[in-house]
Amino acid sequence: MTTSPSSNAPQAAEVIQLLLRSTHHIQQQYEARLSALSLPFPLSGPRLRLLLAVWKAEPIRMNELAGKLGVKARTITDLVDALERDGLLIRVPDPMDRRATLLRLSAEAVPHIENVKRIQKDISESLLERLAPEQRGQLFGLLSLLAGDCEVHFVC
Amino acid sequence: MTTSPSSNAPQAAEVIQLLLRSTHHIQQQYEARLSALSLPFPLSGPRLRLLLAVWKAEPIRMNELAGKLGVKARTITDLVDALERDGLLIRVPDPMDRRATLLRLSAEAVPHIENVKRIQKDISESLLERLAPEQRGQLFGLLSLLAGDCEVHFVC
DNA sequence: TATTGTTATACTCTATAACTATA
DNA sequence: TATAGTTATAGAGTATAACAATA
Repeated sequence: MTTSPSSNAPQAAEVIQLLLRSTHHIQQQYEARLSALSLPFPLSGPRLRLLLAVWKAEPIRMNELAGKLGVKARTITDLVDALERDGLLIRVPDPMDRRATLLRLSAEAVPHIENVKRIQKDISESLLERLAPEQRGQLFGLLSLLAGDCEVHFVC
Repeated sequence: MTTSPSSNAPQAAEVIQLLLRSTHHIQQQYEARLSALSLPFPLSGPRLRLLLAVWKAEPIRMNELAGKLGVKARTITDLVDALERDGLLIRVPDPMDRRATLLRLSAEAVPHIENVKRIQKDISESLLERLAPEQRGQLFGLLSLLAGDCEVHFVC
């Protein structure tokens, strides 16, 4: 009496592989649609992730930002260099600690970010079109459970 | 009367962001545990993905492999160069078409792959430990629905 | 002595364009 | 003329190690 893998408990490895595969596809869609926007600057996944993290926590130290994004400080330096060159971020000395540097969004960045947030919403809606509202709630619940308490530390 | 986001329909963007964040975490765990194995060769995500795709479809043309993995042919050349240098893959001329090259796993690769499959299973179990069997089934079902029919074309 | 961010360097993954050999 | 794979080149994202300025 075999049952379909979607209604009965599948192997753990199958679930994880399906999860990785789905996300791979979603990430590709995401990046493709963001690139298609013809913004005045390139907007890759890591660049957007950094911008949104600053947007949510501004002003924020480079060091703290590295922690939130789960990358090394060295990686932040290069990304911020590029984003500052594009006029999206500003480095400000931290008055509390002269070793540290704070990051802020530039004035021009703000409307772009708001635009991107709207587009994120559209993209997300179309990616989820196959799921009914109730199923979206279920998926959200299961993913929250899966992520446990790691979710507080990272941004995406 | 507000309800918790896990029991009621959340915003689409929230669901997608949680999905991307969870997967980011899972990928990091995955790669970290694979690196910790001290195998006689490095085993990054893309390298493993390629090896498993060959393992499932062997012998397979480089061209077709590129399609399955969703990358350009040029990318395959470099990855295969490195894996061949590490003694894991073998290039074989295609008898049907002298332009084409077939890929096979080397004899030494096979036990390593089997080892990796076992480890994948362990990692997956520990990543899913918070979900009951029934919930795993639900998650699998929702992700299948989400992925639609794209899942046939890609490997992970 | 420890920490913040940078310079210097390098590796992996990915891509486009031009080329070779075959079809 | 079109396709399979390679050489040549480039760019993004990541890392380690050594160093400067400051704590």
